[in-house]
Amino acid sequence: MTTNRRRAATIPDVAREAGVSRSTASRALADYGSVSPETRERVRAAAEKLGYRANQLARSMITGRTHTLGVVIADIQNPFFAGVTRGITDAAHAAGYQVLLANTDEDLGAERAAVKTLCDKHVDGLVVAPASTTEIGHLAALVEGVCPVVLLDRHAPSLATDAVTVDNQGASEDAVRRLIAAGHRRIALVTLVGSEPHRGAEDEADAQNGAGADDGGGAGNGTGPGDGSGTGNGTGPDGGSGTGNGTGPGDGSGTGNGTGPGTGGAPPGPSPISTGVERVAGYRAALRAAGVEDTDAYLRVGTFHRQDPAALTEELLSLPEPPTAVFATDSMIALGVLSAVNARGLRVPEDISVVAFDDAEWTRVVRPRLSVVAQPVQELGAEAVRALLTRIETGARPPRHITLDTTFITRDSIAPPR
Amino acid sequence: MTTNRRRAATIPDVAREAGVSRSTASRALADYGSVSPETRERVRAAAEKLGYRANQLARSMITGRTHTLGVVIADIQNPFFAGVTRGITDAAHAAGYQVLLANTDEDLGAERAAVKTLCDKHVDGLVVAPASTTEIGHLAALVEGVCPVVLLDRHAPSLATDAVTVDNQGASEDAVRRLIAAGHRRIALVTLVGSEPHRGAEDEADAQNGAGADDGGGAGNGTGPGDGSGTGNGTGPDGGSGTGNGTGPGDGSGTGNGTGPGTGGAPPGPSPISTGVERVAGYRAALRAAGVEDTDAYLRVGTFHRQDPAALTEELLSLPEPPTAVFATDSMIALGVLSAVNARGLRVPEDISVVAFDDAEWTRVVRPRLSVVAQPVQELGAEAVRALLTRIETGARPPRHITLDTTFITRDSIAPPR
DNA sequence: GGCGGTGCTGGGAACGTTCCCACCCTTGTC
DNA sequence: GACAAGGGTGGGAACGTTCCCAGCACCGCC
Repeated sequence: MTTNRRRAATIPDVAREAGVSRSTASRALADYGSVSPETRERVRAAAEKLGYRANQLARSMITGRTHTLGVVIADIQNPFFAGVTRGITDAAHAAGYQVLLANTDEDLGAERAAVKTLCDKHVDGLVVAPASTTEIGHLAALVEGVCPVVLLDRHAPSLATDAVTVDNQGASEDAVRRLIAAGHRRIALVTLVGSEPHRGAEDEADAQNGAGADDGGGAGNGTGPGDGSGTGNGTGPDGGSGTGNGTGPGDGSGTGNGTGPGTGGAPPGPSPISTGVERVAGYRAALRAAGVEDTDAYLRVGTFHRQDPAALTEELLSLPEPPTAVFATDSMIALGVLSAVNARGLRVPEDISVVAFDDAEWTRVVRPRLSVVAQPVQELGAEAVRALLTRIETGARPPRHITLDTTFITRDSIAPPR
Repeated sequence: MTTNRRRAATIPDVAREAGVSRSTASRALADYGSVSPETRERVRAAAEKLGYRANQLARSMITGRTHTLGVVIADIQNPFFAGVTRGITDAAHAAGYQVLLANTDEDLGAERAAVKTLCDKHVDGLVVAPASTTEIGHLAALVEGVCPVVLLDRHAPSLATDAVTVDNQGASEDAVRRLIAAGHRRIALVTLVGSEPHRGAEDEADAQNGAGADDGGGAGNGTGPGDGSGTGNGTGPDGGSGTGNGTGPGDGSGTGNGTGPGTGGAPPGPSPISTGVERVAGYRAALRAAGVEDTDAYLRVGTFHRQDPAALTEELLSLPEPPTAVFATDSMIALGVLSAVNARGLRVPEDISVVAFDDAEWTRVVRPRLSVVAQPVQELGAEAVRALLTRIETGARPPRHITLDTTFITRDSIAPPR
């Protein structure tokens, strides 16, 4: 009766109903310019009567603002990213923004595609957890004034934009130091890096050439499913530059032991994630400070969706001198670690101590309760949105790196080694 | 050099560069109509040279398609919804659609607002896990041809649209039957419902009137933090219709014991979620079949973000005759149940058996490993998108209700009662 | 009484794309 | 050779909004 079902009411409809021009109707509804109180009321009534709802597409065409943010993360099923995303959406909605979501699974090609698509949709800004610290051409292009970008959880120093992270190196070093304080020396670290970067800058076609590219320069010392079988043992197409203990994310601090990507001239291989790099750096620093010489003997770097943390752990546990403690760099890895530990029939913390990044809900419920490095997940997301919105509103600005505090939560999973 | 930094290249730019008209350029790029091969190539080259990217906003204005889907769920931090969302985004991206995300925390007002905003943004379709089975006016309005809606995880029979769910009642009945088979009779169920529905159809202003509206008609028998203190004991403004054992979601099957919303004439109180209603129904059916008379003695229905499942469980455990088994209706509730059980120093399954909905990753790692009702989370999301896309493309159609299978995964958390 | 400011209003243009239609030229056919 | 058919092309309109500017009435002031 009141509304014509077929077509949604538009400004001209409202204007006609109220007996004014489009311009006046628009002013009355969007509340700008000057409109007499009576007219405004008349227009509002007409809009109400017709059930008028502004077409945001058309509005965006003119204003250049979509009030939409893009979020590019690895995997929403990882509780860390779920929490971060929750923080993002809450902060965004509070500010009148909507959120477009994309998962990359730490794959650079997927990340590039997602960023492109979101930009085509004209998001006002982008929150990205970049899969690589070095391969950021697709982001650099945006930062040049096209679309504001804020980095989340990970940092890319060469990118002149805001980043919101925690002090990964410090937190990692602190956690490992606690294990050392408990008497541990053989401390393992299990972490993951993204999949191989695509060779060409934009090219996405030639990424399929053989599975041999595996992890030659990555975690070199026998991360294959069967140990000693020789697979994955530094025979990749990069010439086997990975020596016996070559590790994925090199920290560039000159220990002389890590020969993986991150130090050299961008060799093919897994792309380094800043978070991983820093956590490894903190791990090494703590070990070195404790006088441990070979800081990489128990370092295991898997490839996202290619190598199972459980398998990595299993391999660690079957070493002649297995680690007495394991540090997992996120809660999903911790799950894998625990499952391998359980499968062996080992008990935590009597037989082996376990520490993890991220205070996932379940860590409080498992027996023993897991000691963890808690990150302020929601705040991380909220802070990223805050940074993004001020950048959207104020335009260019010197890049800021915001660092939030972590908290070590002591529970029951650390004990002295046997 | 090649691209002018200031303004992004548009079709007229490309047309000029290629020496053709806008129409021809548009045809060549969007690949419709007829364009000679040479012209097409010339236009493509020009577009490439200028770095042309189509403005999807403008395109959407004309075509009426945004290639964007809206997703309205309770909480992305709930692993169930995270998995569902992952399934949704994967299926959507594969079909060339993006996904706008909104959380409601089971709050009807938030749901209405989210649906409105997403529609204003002209999403092509909406996947909604409705916070209420009955309060669906905001959805009914859309189904009338404005914007296709697919219900996810929950069902609203009065809404003529597609729904993708599992057989909640059957799965629940099956799970409880397994507990009964193990010898249990005093089986508790802990679940949550959404917050109060807002009284008026569209009104959102008067929802703040006092905290006394609590759960008078809901889970009536002493769900307050301290038991026996009398709070929450059926004294709400609805006249205390909740008798001693009044329970939230009534199943309408006439046991005569549940007096909560869902049976009567839409009284004020927590809004029933179909999932909860059905799981309660299955629970009751299994108990009844086993000859248990008072099927609601151990039924506890909390309110989302208002009552902690742990507190509910704690209260159950302090009953004179505590339950010997607990059934949690999702993994987050299970977390609360386990934490209460642990706090009491009870051992699973020796002292108490525990079963839960949702095969969260951690359920395989806790000791003992949790027996669960596994839902095909990603498939649920993917199926919803599939249904939505066919509805978008083929238009009106008789509503379909797709039911996916659950799997009961037997692990170690069920044992005979003491 | 003329003039400049001010409050309110309306018309035209713009955003960047696709759609519709008319036009031209070529080709084939009777 | 006239005509129809059809591929290829270009111009105008449309989508629904906001922005810019001009115009009008009114008022106060010199």
